[in-house]
Amino acid sequence: MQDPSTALSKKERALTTYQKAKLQHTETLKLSMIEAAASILQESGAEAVTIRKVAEKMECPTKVIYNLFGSKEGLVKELFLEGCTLLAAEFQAVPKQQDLKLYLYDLGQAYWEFSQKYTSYYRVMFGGAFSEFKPEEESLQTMVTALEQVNIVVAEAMEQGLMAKEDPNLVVGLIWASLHGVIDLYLGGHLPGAAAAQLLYEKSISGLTQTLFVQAD
Amino acid sequence: MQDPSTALSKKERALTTYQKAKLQHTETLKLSMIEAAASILQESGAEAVTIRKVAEKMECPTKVIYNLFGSKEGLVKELFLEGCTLLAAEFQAVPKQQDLKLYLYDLGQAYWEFSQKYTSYYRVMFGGAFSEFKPEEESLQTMVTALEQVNIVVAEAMEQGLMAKEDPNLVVGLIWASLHGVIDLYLGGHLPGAAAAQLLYEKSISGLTQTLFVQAD
DNA sequence: ATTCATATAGAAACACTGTTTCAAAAATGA
DNA sequence: TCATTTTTGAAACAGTGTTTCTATATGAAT
Repeated sequence: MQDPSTALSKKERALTTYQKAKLQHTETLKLSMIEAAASILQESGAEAVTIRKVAEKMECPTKVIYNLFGSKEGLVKELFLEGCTLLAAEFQAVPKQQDLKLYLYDLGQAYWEFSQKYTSYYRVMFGGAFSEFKPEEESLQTMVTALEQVNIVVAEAMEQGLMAKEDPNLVVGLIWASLHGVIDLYLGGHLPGAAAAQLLYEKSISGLTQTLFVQAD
Repeated sequence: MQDPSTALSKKERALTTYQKAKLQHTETLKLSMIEAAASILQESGAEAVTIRKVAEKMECPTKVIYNLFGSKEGLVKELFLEGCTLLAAEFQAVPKQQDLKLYLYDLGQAYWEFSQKYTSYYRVMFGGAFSEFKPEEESLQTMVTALEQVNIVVAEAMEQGLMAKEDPNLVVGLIWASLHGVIDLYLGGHLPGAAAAQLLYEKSISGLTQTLFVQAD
């Protein structure tokens, strides 16, 4: 392993433009690699995402992937982060509503639709598709950001006195865990079928809003 | 293997676990094998349960496992079923209570404790530790049997008018999914810590009983 | 520009995995 | 006893993630 401090000082003394060019180059290369991995993920599922297949798709030796991401886990982490971005986009596509109860309901539906539309991503992110992968601080933070819409609704509902004031993170966790539970059991094949899963999901959201919002309809 | 002295010394040596079990019935041999796999599972986790390690522990060729279980999935299925038995035992160890609300709460706590005590089993059963494994009809039925205590409580509560009459399976699913969601997020490293997970779990049970039982305290 | 140092390329190897093959041996039935 | 299965047990096969390894190119320094 090279000494990072010396390498940095050398580069700092030398042309910064060159370093930037090279950094940009490797950065785009990384993006290409992630895109290749992502396309395999969506086309053939998580178990098809192997170092060799990604390398084959990129027509490069496997070593390059290790140079760029350190390990497979490093690449998987990027897929996790991309999944967070996709989820965040899905949430932001939900139109805001004055009725926070309905808005939360729609967000819940969006979460379900994300899990069905991007099932492979969902498995990577929350389904333990790569059992070796455990999100570290940065990944967790990105996840929290993706769930921000939910956080906002909860916070606003508390502000407006529609919801009992508690730790918002706890309430978000309550919602998240409940909905994830249904999805995970469904994806794991523990529920009798898609219809039962959807019905259960529907009931989960209803139950949650009913419990959390102080005022019933 | 043509060396006669080796063969002779083998006969002189004490019988291995595999040879002893083989002398009895195929059924006991299967049980021995499952027990070996189970001990590896509990000692070293799901990822340590490999055909070779099990074969090594049993001092037999890997082929024997394929003869007995067909594939690794066949062996994993046995671990799943054993996990169901353990969970059912855990549920049955919970003392019955007149107060169905408290009883359900205790059952919920037992589920949490199972997931913490037998984490490896839990991962195999519901955590997707062996992603290739999907429970088929028989396994699902065994799972339903393990959850029977919960089913009984829900049915009784409905009978006594403590709970709105609905499809009991749906209500059990609601409870199961909610609690599993917390456990799965926790085991997946998506919650900030054990304390947060326990608090969330506690809140989940409270919320469930509050929603499901018609009468508040 | 020429040298020196470093980092990469690209194939091959290593240590695993689940699974299958296959000659030899053992058990079984006629 | 002979013929016919079945079982053995090692080895091989096709994968996996990861690490050598040398030749080569590409960067920095004189």
